Amino acid sequence: MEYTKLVKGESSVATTENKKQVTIYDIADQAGTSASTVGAVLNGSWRNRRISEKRAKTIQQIATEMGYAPNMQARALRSVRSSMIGMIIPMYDNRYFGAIAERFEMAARARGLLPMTSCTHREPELELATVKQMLSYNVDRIVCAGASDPDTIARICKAHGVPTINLDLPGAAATSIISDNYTGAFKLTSALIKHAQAKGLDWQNEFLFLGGRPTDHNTSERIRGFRDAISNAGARPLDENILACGYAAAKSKVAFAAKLKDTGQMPTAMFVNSTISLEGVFDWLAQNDRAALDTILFGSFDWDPFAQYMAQNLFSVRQDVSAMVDTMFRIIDGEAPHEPKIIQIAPIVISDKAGCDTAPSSRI
Amino acid sequence: MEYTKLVKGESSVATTENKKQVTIYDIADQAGTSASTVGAVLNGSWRNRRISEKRAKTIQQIATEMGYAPNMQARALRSVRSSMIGMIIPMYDNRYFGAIAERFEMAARARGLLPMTSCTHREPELELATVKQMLSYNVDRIVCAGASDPDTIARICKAHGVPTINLDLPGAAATSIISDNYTGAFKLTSALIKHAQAKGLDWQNEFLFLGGRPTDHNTSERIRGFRDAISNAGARPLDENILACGYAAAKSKVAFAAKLKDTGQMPTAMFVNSTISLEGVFDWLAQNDRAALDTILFGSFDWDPFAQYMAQNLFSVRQDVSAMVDTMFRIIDGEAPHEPKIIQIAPIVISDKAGCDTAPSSRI
DNA sequence: CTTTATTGCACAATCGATGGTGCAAAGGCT
DNA sequence: AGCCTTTGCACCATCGATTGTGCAATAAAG
Repeated sequence: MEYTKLVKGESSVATTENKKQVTIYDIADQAGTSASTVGAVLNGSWRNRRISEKRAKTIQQIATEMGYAPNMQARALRSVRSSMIGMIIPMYDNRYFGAIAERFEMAARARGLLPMTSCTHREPELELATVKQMLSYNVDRIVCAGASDPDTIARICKAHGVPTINLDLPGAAATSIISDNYTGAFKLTSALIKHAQAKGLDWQNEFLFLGGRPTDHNTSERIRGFRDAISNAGARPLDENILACGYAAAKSKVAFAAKLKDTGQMPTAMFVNSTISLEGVFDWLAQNDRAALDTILFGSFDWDPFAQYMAQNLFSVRQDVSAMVDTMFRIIDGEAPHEPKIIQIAPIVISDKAGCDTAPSSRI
Repeated sequence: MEYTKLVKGESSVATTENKKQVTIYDIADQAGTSASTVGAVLNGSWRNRRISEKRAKTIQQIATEMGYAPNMQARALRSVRSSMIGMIIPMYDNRYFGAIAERFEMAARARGLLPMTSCTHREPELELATVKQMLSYNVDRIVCAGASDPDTIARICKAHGVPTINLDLPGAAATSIISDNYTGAFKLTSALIKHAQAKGLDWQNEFLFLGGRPTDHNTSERIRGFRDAISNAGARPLDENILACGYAAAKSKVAFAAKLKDTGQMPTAMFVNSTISLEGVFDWLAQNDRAALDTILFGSFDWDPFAQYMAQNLFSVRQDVSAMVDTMFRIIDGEAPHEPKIIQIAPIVISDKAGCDTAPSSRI
């Protein structure tokens, strides 16, 4: 083994462990070549640079022996690409967003990207601050999942030359992959109505819609589907039964309680817009009227295993997270076109217990 | 405005937006000073470097006008510190880990650190690969939450000069912050026994422990607490009733079904080790014996709002995530000593419905 | 056996921020 | 006024990888 040009970091005996970090210069020293050759070999561009196969092999072996790992900071600084992909997401307090985060991370890793997810609590300022922070790390791309103001984010990212893509909630400034909220809501509502009719219940006047933000696209589409399904069943949707009070359990609990106080009777059926809002309803009922837990017909837009198992009178819409994330990455990969701007993925309506079969997580 | 020394990137008119990125050189051009002065001002070290207050003010203002944000890659490359903190965590499919991730991110951001969380599915190889990836980005520290093999990770990180800290599951090679699993399990089991006794049920022979990995510290401690509580109540804990079959819902479902087939009768009470395992049990019961959902006495180590609201016969242990994460960061901040190696945080036992008051998420 | 083309690689600039060092100007002191 | 100290800042090397360029050595062509 030759020891030529020991210019940098004389550490010719890299202990694999404990040395500060093996660099291409260390390897170059060992291999008796230049750092640029080593760099080219180790980042895969060596064929373009006409490095001989033999030398490449040697260098790769030395790199392995020395336990080389590229310094991504240096790479990112020079090449501007960081191999990091960021995602902002509202919360991890429900299965839907949890599944999004998990699948996002897996898909990112499968592509050699370092996923950086961060929950931003549906607060626009926090979303923006987080995005800016990610930008200063030169993330290659940012995914806005359920973002309050995706267009402002898209604009800022574009100014930095960083592409964005929206998930769950759409924006006008970037491609968006969302659920087909209208159809999902329509089907869910129709299933509830059908069930109520089969049971001979009077559903027309006491059918609530609860939860969500009236300003967000998903909620407004779900309300539209809800109303249309009611109309379609020959009834008239009532404005006063639509309570888009925000998502938080505390808020839906208050709104639900107020509505009950107002009307003086339990609803026949309820379309609850998110499992978080459903939490508020169940909380109130568990404390005040447990019997109603078994009599009210629930429809939940979003799925939760416990809610599903426990309530026999609960229908759910389960958004197809796998399809959403896969579709998104196909676009990111460039395999699918960026048009149309909004891609809707059909969610799964679980309106009988057969749906439970798909429920349990299969992880350890 | 003076235009002196327009050496680099002649972009004297930075449009705040759309320019590739404002650097200290751009600001230096505008301010007519050197880049090192700008750098010192903007990273706060300017007093040590004897930059005049007046010049600092000027530079700060120009920086604000130009929308400067430091290139963290460059900073990290030079200073080795990246201001990133990584965390690996098993999954986002339950409230416990979701809460950990969320609070971790908040606490990290509050300290100006960029949180990078990544779920690694309880797979040691994936944990290791993820950690190595984080290391190549020079993260300042790594948190191992619920890691299968925290000691190997700690060793590798130490070799890179990166400190680690364990959360949820302890290791020997780094400080660990975990729940007091033994006491939690003891109390939960005792509460179940007391309840069974009050109801005059025969609990001694048909009291199951289900879920978890027998090899992990938490599970073994919970089993110990479970056994001691039974002994303490004057009975004999039965080995054949302890089914540490893994956490996954699918696994607990199978184990539960097999046990039923074996004994031919429903258990009186069950200690279920994680909400994920509880899912498997509920899944089986929902399909095969709904009535048992209301008769079996459940104890769940970990809390889930829906499980809590729906089952009147469910006691839970809710781990004190806030305290755990806060304690961890106090150690990271250096405010608390790194000793003792294992810090146990008391979890909260919810054995009556009063506990529900704390349940709903208060977010939007 | 030249001449041209190709192969195989080394050199050096560069990305943006940090921090050691040096030096002129201003201020203090006798 | 002359000397010393302090102030205020500029210069430059550096972190590790990427990439344009140049130049020997070898191969191919005539």
